[in-house]
Amino acid sequence: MNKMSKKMEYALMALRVICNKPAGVLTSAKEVSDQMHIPFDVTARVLQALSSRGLLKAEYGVSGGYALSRALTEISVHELNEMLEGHVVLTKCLGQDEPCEISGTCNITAPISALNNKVKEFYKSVSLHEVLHV
Amino acid sequence: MNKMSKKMEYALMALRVICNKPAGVLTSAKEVSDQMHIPFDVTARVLQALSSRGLLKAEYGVSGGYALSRALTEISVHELNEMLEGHVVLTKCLGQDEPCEISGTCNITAPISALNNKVKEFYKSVSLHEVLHV
DNA sequence: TATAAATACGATTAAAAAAGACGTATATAA
DNA sequence: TTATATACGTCTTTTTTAATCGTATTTATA
Repeated sequence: MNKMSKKMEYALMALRVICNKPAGVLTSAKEVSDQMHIPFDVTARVLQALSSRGLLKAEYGVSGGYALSRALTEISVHELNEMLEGHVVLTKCLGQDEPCEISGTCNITAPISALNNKVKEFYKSVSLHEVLHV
Repeated sequence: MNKMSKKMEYALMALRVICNKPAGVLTSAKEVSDQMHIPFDVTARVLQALSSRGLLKAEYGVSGGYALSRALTEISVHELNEMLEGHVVLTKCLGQDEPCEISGTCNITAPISALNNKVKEFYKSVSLHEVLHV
Protein backbone atom coordinates (compact mmCIF):
# COMPACT_ATOMS: atom_id res chain seq x y z
CA MET A 1 0.00 0.00 0.00
CA ASN A 2 1.05 3.50 -0.63
CA LYS A 3 4.17 3.57 -2.77
CA MET A 4 4.88 6.27 -5.32
CA SER A 5 5.85 5.23 -8.85
CA LYS A 6 9.08 6.40 -10.45
CA LYS A 7 6.97 8.19 -13.01
CA MET A 8 5.50 10.23 -10.21
CA GLU A 9 8.93 11.01 -8.77
CA TYR A 10 10.26 12.04 -12.16
CA ALA A 11 7.19 14.18 -12.79
CA LEU A 12 7.67 16.04 -9.53
CA MET A 13 11.34 16.60 -10.30
CA ALA A 14 10.52 17.88 -13.76
CA LEU A 15 7.77 20.16 -12.49
CA ARG A 16 10.13 21.64 -9.97
CA VAL A 17 12.71 22.37 -12.64
CA ILE A 18 10.04 23.85 -14.88
CA CYS A 19 8.35 26.01 -12.28
CA ASN A 20 11.64 27.46 -11.09
CA LYS A 21 12.07 29.18 -14.45
CA PRO A 22 10.54 32.46 -15.55
CA ALA A 23 7.11 31.98 -17.11
CA GLY A 24 7.32 31.08 -20.78
CA VAL A 25 10.90 29.79 -20.73
CA LEU A 26 10.97 26.24 -22.08
CA THR A 27 12.53 23.16 -20.47
CA SER A 28 13.50 20.11 -22.52
CA ALA A 29 13.32 16.50 -21.39
CA LYS A 30 17.07 16.24 -21.84
CA GLU A 31 17.62 19.18 -19.54
CA VAL A 32 15.60 17.49 -16.82
CA SER A 33 17.20 14.07 -17.23
CA ASP A 34 20.69 15.59 -17.25
CA GLN A 35 20.18 17.85 -14.26
CA MET A 36 18.39 15.20 -12.20
CA HIS A 37 20.47 12.22 -13.36
CA ILE A 38 17.44 10.19 -14.35
CA PRO A 39 16.87 8.15 -17.55
CA PHE A 40 16.10 10.28 -20.57
CA ASP A 41 13.56 7.95 -22.15
CA VAL A 42 11.37 7.66 -19.11
CA THR A 43 11.61 11.38 -18.44
CA ALA A 44 10.53 12.09 -21.99
CA ARG A 45 7.56 9.73 -21.65
CA VAL A 46 6.44 11.37 -18.46
CA LEU A 47 6.61 14.86 -19.94
CA GLN A 48 4.75 13.69 -23.02
CA ALA A 49 2.00 12.30 -20.81
CA LEU A 50 1.72 15.55 -18.87
CA SER A 51 1.64 17.43 -22.13
CA SER A 52 -1.11 15.27 -23.64
CA ARG A 53 -3.14 15.68 -20.46
CA GLY A 54 -2.92 19.45 -20.66
CA LEU A 55 -0.68 20.17 -17.69
CA LEU A 56 2.22 21.20 -19.93
CA LYS A 57 2.37 22.71 -23.35
CA ALA A 58 5.04 21.39 -25.73
CA GLU A 59 7.00 23.04 -28.48
CA TYR A 60 8.70 20.98 -31.18
CA GLY A 61 12.06 21.33 -32.82
CA VAL A 62 15.43 22.77 -31.86
CA SER A 63 15.09 24.97 -28.78
CA GLY A 64 11.73 23.38 -28.13
CA GLY A 65 10.62 21.99 -24.78
CA TYR A 66 7.86 22.22 -22.20
CA ALA A 67 6.24 24.90 -20.10
CA LEU A 68 3.42 24.89 -17.56
CA SER A 69 -0.02 25.50 -18.98
CA ARG A 70 -1.96 25.34 -15.71
CA ALA A 71 -1.32 26.74 -12.25
CA LEU A 72 0.12 24.25 -9.78
CA THR A 73 -2.17 25.62 -7.09
CA GLU A 74 -5.08 24.11 -8.99
CA ILE A 75 -3.67 20.65 -9.63
CA SER A 76 -3.92 18.00 -6.95
CA VAL A 77 -1.62 15.08 -6.31
CA HIS A 78 -4.55 12.88 -7.23
CA GLU A 79 -4.92 14.56 -10.60
CA LEU A 80 -1.21 14.27 -11.38
CA ASN A 81 -1.32 10.63 -10.41
CA GLU A 82 -4.20 9.93 -12.76
CA MET A 83 -2.43 11.76 -15.57
CA LEU A 84 0.45 9.32 -15.24
CA GLU A 85 -1.20 6.07 -14.23
CA GLY A 86 -4.75 6.34 -15.48
CA HIS A 87 -7.63 5.53 -13.15
CA VAL A 88 -6.16 5.05 -9.68
CA VAL A 89 -7.86 2.74 -7.19
CA LEU A 90 -7.01 0.99 -3.97
CA THR A 91 -7.69 -2.53 -5.24
CA LYS A 92 -7.88 -4.23 -8.60
CA CYS A 93 -11.55 -5.09 -8.23
CA LEU A 94 -12.51 -1.42 -7.89
CA GLY A 95 -11.09 -0.70 -11.32
CA GLN A 96 -12.91 -3.42 -13.20
CA ASP A 97 -16.30 -3.48 -14.78
CA GLU A 98 -17.01 -7.14 -14.12
CA PRO A 99 -17.07 -8.25 -10.48
CA CYS A 100 -14.06 -10.34 -9.41
CA GLU A 101 -14.31 -14.11 -8.87
CA ILE A 102 -14.82 -13.93 -5.13
CA SER A 103 -17.23 -11.01 -5.11
CA GLY A 104 -20.05 -13.35 -4.14
CA THR A 105 -18.50 -14.09 -0.77
CA CYS A 106 -16.33 -11.00 -0.30
CA ASN A 107 -17.02 -9.31 3.02
CA ILE A 108 -15.06 -6.12 2.42
CA THR A 109 -16.59 -4.76 -0.76
CA ALA A 110 -18.26 -1.83 0.94
CA PRO A 111 -15.37 -1.08 3.35
CA ILE A 112 -12.83 -1.04 0.53
CA SER A 113 -14.97 1.21 -1.57
CA ALA A 114 -15.48 3.64 1.30
CA LEU A 115 -11.80 3.67 2.15
CA ASN A 116 -10.95 4.21 -1.49
CA ASN A 117 -13.12 7.32 -1.50
CA LYS A 118 -11.47 8.65 1.61
CA VAL A 119 -8.02 8.17 0.16
CA LYS A 120 -9.02 9.81 -3.08
CA GLU A 121 -10.43 12.80 -1.23
CA PHE A 122 -7.23 13.09 0.72
CA TYR A 123 -5.03 13.16 -2.38
CA LYS A 124 -7.42 15.58 -4.03
CA SER A 125 -6.94 17.91 -1.09
CA VAL A 126 -3.20 18.24 -1.59
CA SER A 127 -2.09 20.60 -4.37
CA LEU A 128 1.13 20.35 -6.32
CA HIS A 129 1.97 23.89 -5.29
CA GLU A 130 1.72 22.82 -1.68
CA VAL A 131 3.90 19.76 -2.34
CA LEU A 132 6.60 21.51 -4.33
CA HIS A 133 6.96 24.62 -2.20
CA VAL A 134 7.77 23.21 1.21
CA MET B 1 0.99 5.14 -6.08
CA ASN B 2 -1.60 4.00 -3.66
CA LYS B 3 -2.40 0.34 -4.24
CA MET B 4 -3.31 -2.01 -1.45
CA SER B 5 -1.45 -5.31 -1.19
CA LYS B 6 -3.28 -8.63 -1.21
CA LYS B 7 -1.96 -9.18 2.30
CA MET B 8 -3.86 -6.09 3.36
CA GLU B 9 -7.04 -7.25 1.65
CA TYR B 10 -6.79 -10.68 3.23
CA ALA B 11 -6.11 -9.15 6.63
CA LEU B 12 -9.22 -6.99 6.40
CA MET B 13 -11.30 -9.98 5.33
CA ALA B 14 -9.95 -12.05 8.20
CA LEU B 15 -10.50 -9.30 10.73
CA ARG B 16 -14.07 -8.93 9.62
CA VAL B 17 -14.68 -12.65 10.04
CA ILE B 18 -13.02 -12.59 13.43
CA CYS B 19 -14.76 -9.53 14.79
CA ASN B 20 -18.18 -10.80 13.74
CA LYS B 21 -17.88 -13.59 16.26
CA PRO B 22 -18.61 -13.42 19.96
CA ALA B 23 -15.57 -12.36 21.97
CA GLY B 24 -13.28 -15.26 22.76
CA VAL B 25 -14.50 -17.56 20.00
CA LEU B 26 -11.54 -18.64 17.84
CA THR B 27 -11.23 -18.44 14.07
CA SER B 28 -8.76 -20.62 12.16
CA ALA B 29 -6.86 -19.65 9.03
CA LYS B 30 -8.61 -22.44 7.18
CA GLU B 31 -11.98 -21.07 8.14
CA VAL B 32 -11.08 -17.69 6.69
CA SER B 33 -9.55 -19.04 3.49
CA ASP B 34 -12.52 -21.34 2.92
CA GLN B 35 -15.19 -18.75 3.61
CA MET B 36 -13.46 -16.04 1.60
CA HIS B 37 -12.14 -18.28 -1.20
CA ILE B 38 -8.59 -17.03 -0.80
CA PRO B 39 -5.36 -19.09 -0.70
CA PHE B 40 -4.78 -20.86 2.58
CA ASP B 41 -1.01 -20.38 2.72
CA VAL B 42 -1.13 -16.63 2.31
CA THR B 43 -4.00 -16.30 4.74
CA ALA B 44 -2.09 -18.29 7.33
CA ARG B 45 0.99 -16.07 6.85
CA VAL B 46 -1.05 -12.94 7.29
CA LEU B 47 -2.66 -14.19 10.48
CA GLN B 48 0.70 -15.29 11.83
CA ALA B 49 2.07 -11.82 11.19
CA LEU B 50 -0.86 -10.17 12.96
CA SER B 51 -0.41 -12.58 15.83
CA SER B 52 3.31 -11.91 16.18
CA ARG B 53 2.61 -8.17 16.14
CA GLY B 54 0.13 -8.47 18.95
CA LEU B 55 -3.09 -7.70 17.14
CA LEU B 56 -4.33 -11.29 17.44
CA LYS B 57 -3.70 -13.98 19.98
CA ALA B 58 -3.19 -17.51 18.67
CA GLU B 59 -4.03 -20.86 20.14
CA TYR B 60 -2.32 -24.00 18.93
CA GLY B 61 -3.68 -27.46 18.27
CA VAL B 62 -7.03 -28.94 17.30
CA SER B 63 -9.80 -26.37 17.80
CA GLY B 64 -7.12 -23.70 17.93
CA GLY B 65 -7.24 -20.45 15.99
CA TYR B 66 -7.08 -16.69 16.42
CA ALA B 67 -8.95 -14.04 18.34
CA LEU B 68 -8.60 -10.28 18.65
CA SER B 69 -6.32 -9.10 21.41
CA ARG B 70 -6.73 -5.36 20.84
CA ALA B 71 -9.73 -3.17 20.10
CA LEU B 72 -10.14 -2.24 16.44
CA THR B 73 -11.05 1.28 17.45
CA GLU B 74 -7.48 1.75 18.55
CA ILE B 75 -5.69 0.34 15.52
CA SER B 76 -5.14 2.53 12.49
CA VAL B 77 -4.86 1.50 8.86
CA HIS B 78 -1.28 2.73 9.04
CA GLU B 79 -0.51 0.43 11.93
CA LEU B 80 -2.05 -2.60 10.24
CA ASN B 81 -0.09 -1.79 7.11
CA GLU B 82 3.17 -1.68 9.02
CA MET B 83 2.36 -4.96 10.74
CA LEU B 84 2.13 -6.59 7.33
CA GLU B 85 4.71 -4.75 5.25
CA GLY B 86 7.18 -3.37 7.73
CA HIS B 87 8.19 0.27 7.56
CA VAL B 88 5.96 1.93 4.98
CA VAL B 89 7.23 4.91 3.00
CA LEU B 90 6.30 6.76 -0.16
CA THR B 91 9.63 6.26 -1.93
CA LYS B 92 12.50 3.82 -1.67
CA CYS B 93 14.98 6.51 -0.65
CA LEU B 94 12.94 7.40 2.45
CA GLY B 95 13.34 3.88 3.77
CA GLN B 96 17.09 3.65 3.44
CA ASP B 97 19.84 4.68 5.76
CA GLU B 98 22.31 5.65 3.05
CA PRO B 99 21.28 8.42 0.68
CA CYS B 100 20.42 7.26 -2.87
CA GLU B 101 22.77 7.80 -5.82
CA ILE B 102 21.11 10.96 -7.04
CA SER B 103 20.57 12.58 -3.66
CA GLY B 104 23.21 15.17 -4.44
CA THR B 105 21.15 16.69 -7.22
CA CYS B 106 17.67 15.61 -6.16
CA ASN B 107 15.32 18.58 -5.96
CA ILE B 108 12.39 16.86 -4.27
CA THR B 109 13.95 15.46 -1.12
CA ALA B 110 12.14 17.85 1.19
CA PRO B 111 8.82 17.77 -0.72
CA ILE B 112 8.73 13.98 -0.74
CA SER B 113 9.51 13.81 2.93
CA ALA B 114 6.79 16.31 3.78
CA LEU B 115 4.24 14.54 1.62
CA ASN B 116 5.20 11.24 3.18
CA ASN B 117 4.42 12.66 6.60
CA LYS B 118 1.04 13.93 5.46
CA VAL B 119 0.12 10.56 4.01
CA LYS B 120 1.22 8.78 7.13
CA GLU B 121 -0.85 11.11 9.31
CA PHE B 122 -3.84 10.47 7.10
CA TYR B 123 -3.59 6.71 7.41
CA LYS B 124 -2.99 7.02 11.13
CA SER B 125 -6.24 8.94 11.40
CA VAL B 126 -8.36 6.10 10.01
CA SER B 127 -9.16 3.29 12.44
CA LEU B 128 -9.88 -0.29 11.50
CA HIS B 129 -13.17 -0.05 13.32
CA GLU B 130 -14.13 2.83 11.10
CA VAL B 131 -13.05 0.92 7.99
CA LEU B 132 -14.76 -2.36 8.82
CA HIS B 133 -18.04 -0.98 10.09
CA VAL B 134 -19.30 1.08 7.18
C1' DT C 1 18.19 23.23 -47.83
C1' DA C 2 20.62 20.05 -44.97
C1' DT C 3 21.37 19.15 -40.22
C1' DA C 4 20.91 18.85 -35.41
C1' DA C 5 17.95 18.91 -31.59
C1' DA C 6 13.62 18.56 -30.03
C1' DT C 7 8.75 16.06 -29.26
C1' DA C 8 5.92 11.70 -30.07
C1' DC C 9 4.93 6.99 -29.64
C1' DG C 10 4.78 1.82 -30.62
C1' DA C 11 7.09 -2.30 -29.26
C1' DT C 12 10.20 -4.89 -26.69
C1' DT C 13 13.20 -6.32 -22.89
C1' DA C 14 14.89 -6.31 -18.19
C1' DA C 15 14.39 -5.87 -13.38
C1' DA C 16 11.91 -5.78 -9.23
C1' DA C 17 8.12 -6.79 -6.36
C1' DA C 18 4.20 -9.39 -5.08
C1' DA C 19 1.76 -13.51 -4.66
C1' DG C 20 1.57 -18.17 -4.10
C1' DA C 21 3.23 -23.01 -3.13
C1' DC C 22 5.98 -26.50 -0.72
C1' DG C 23 8.11 -28.74 3.13
C1' DT C 24 8.69 -29.44 7.81
C1' DA C 25 8.44 -28.53 12.80
C1' DT C 26 5.61 -27.94 16.90
C1' DA C 27 1.51 -27.86 19.81
C1' DT C 28 -2.82 -29.84 21.57
C1' DA C 29 -7.65 -31.70 21.92
C1' DA C 30 -9.93 -35.82 21.57
C1' DT D 1 -1.92 -41.87 18.60
C1' DT D 2 -4.02 -39.13 15.30
C1' DA D 3 -6.04 -35.22 13.24
C1' DT D 4 -5.98 -30.41 13.10
C1' DA D 5 -4.11 -26.33 14.32
C1' DT D 6 -0.09 -22.57 14.34
C1' DA D 7 4.82 -21.33 12.81
C1' DC D 8 8.23 -20.41 9.55
C1' DG D 9 12.09 -20.99 6.07
C1' DT D 10 12.67 -21.54 1.18
C1' DC D 11 11.43 -21.63 -3.43
C1' DT D 12 8.80 -20.75 -7.78
C1' DT D 13 5.61 -18.31 -10.40
C1' DT D 14 3.24 -14.38 -11.76
C1' DT D 15 2.54 -9.65 -12.22
C1' DT D 16 3.93 -5.07 -12.35
C1' DT D 17 7.14 -1.56 -13.02
C1' DA D 18 11.04 0.44 -15.14
C1' DA D 19 13.99 0.96 -18.83
C1' DT D 20 15.42 0.52 -23.67
C1' DC D 21 15.16 0.45 -28.73
C1' DG D 22 13.55 2.05 -33.06
C1' DT D 23 11.42 5.22 -35.96
C1' DA D 24 8.59 9.25 -37.33
C1' DT D 25 7.77 14.19 -37.10
C1' DT D 26 8.75 19.11 -36.24
C1' DT D 27 11.58 23.24 -36.50
C1' DA D 28 15.49 26.65 -35.64
C1' DT D 29 19.72 27.67 -37.65
C1' DA D 30 24.01 27.37 -40.09
